[in-house]
Amino acid sequence: MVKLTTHDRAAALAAGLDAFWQWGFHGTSMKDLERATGMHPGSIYAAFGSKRGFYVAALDRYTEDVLADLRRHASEAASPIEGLAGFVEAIALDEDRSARSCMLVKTLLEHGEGDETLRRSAESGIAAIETEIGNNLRRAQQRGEASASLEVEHAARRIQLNIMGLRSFACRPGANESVAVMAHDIASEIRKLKQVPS
Amino acid sequence: MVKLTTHDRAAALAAGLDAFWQWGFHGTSMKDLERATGMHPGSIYAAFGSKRGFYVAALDRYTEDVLADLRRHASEAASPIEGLAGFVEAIALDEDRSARSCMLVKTLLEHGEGDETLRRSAESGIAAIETEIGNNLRRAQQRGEASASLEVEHAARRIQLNIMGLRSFACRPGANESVAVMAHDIASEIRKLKQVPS
DNA sequence: GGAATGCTTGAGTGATTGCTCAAGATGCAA
DNA sequence: TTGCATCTTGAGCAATCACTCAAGCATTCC
Repeated sequence: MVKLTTHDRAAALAAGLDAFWQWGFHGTSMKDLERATGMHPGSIYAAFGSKRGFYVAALDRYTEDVLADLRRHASEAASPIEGLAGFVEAIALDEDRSARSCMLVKTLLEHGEGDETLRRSAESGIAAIETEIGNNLRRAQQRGEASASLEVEHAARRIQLNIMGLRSFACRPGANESVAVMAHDIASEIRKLKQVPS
Repeated sequence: MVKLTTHDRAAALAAGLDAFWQWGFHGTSMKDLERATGMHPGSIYAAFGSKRGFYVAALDRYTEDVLADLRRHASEAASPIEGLAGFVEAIALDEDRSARSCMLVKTLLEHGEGDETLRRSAESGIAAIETEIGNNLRRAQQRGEASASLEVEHAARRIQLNIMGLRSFACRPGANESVAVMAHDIASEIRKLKQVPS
């Protein structure tokens, strides 16, 4: 690992992530990555060790982006549950990314069997997001927004499953309109958690 | 295209599907396919034209398998909606396939941008399954099992999104227990369609 | 200015990719 | 058995793969 001086590491990661996101791990060649980052092979290997190392670094960056997005929605919304609902609704609005799957799911599916390193990397990202969703639900319980009897982990998993499905669904060619409808559906299901059972 | 005499075409497709399912399109080499099918490169090309042609044929076979499974559940269950619910619950029970994603979603995500042929092939399979789910819901309406005011296409899309999410979720390492819980959740949501609103 | 240090460069590595096709094996009709 | 047509075989094709490393370059010290 070498500190990038001439080439900005963050920009390289963003460009690499974009390439991997489009074509997948095996579908993206080093040539593609050179074109995408403007770096030469030697520099890429100096900075990231290997193609796989580059992928893992890009995937970690993706996870951090998603977590930051989630936290931003939580802090800007009127309440924790509104934050979650808004996060889901925003998926359909982001034009750049709405037609793209979740990068973590993409990784998990591409390496169904086989590459243990990449699978573990994806799984830890998914777990981190699930934890963050759970944190929001617990905060909702503390505020009295959600029922104290809500099974937080179960509900968080269910929300994540919906998001996974939504983002996969969004990859279907020409699905734009119905993605918005589905996103709204899922968001209103999340809002139902507000109602405290007697 | 050549009729396979010595090598059984159906067996070759099953073996090829299995290989592609494990390693994806780009991750599976012709060498892998030779090993998996026991065929020599010339025979594979005589039968399927190209690696991509092989993949498309295997994917079509997969779609037909899923549709047949769906119809079998529908015909064996007590009612159309029970058929759908049973189909979802069975996903968690099938030990061979429960840890594998939906092959159609896998295709869609691997070729997010780029290979138009494969994307279209996946999309048509997904559309066929969605139609079949819709047919079941319409049959439920005819029997009076579901409300006549149910928006069939919308509900079918929602169910498919849940299935996509469930099968992706199932790829997470060590998710077996919670997959069963999630499957049960989704099935009981489907059963709620039985209640006819006043 | 000269030496030392460390980043950048890209031609080149052997291995592997998807794919071809001439030669051999096989089955069938006469 | 012979002749013909078809199918099977696998060595080998050019292209591309992930990756390396010696040489060139810029910067920084004295």
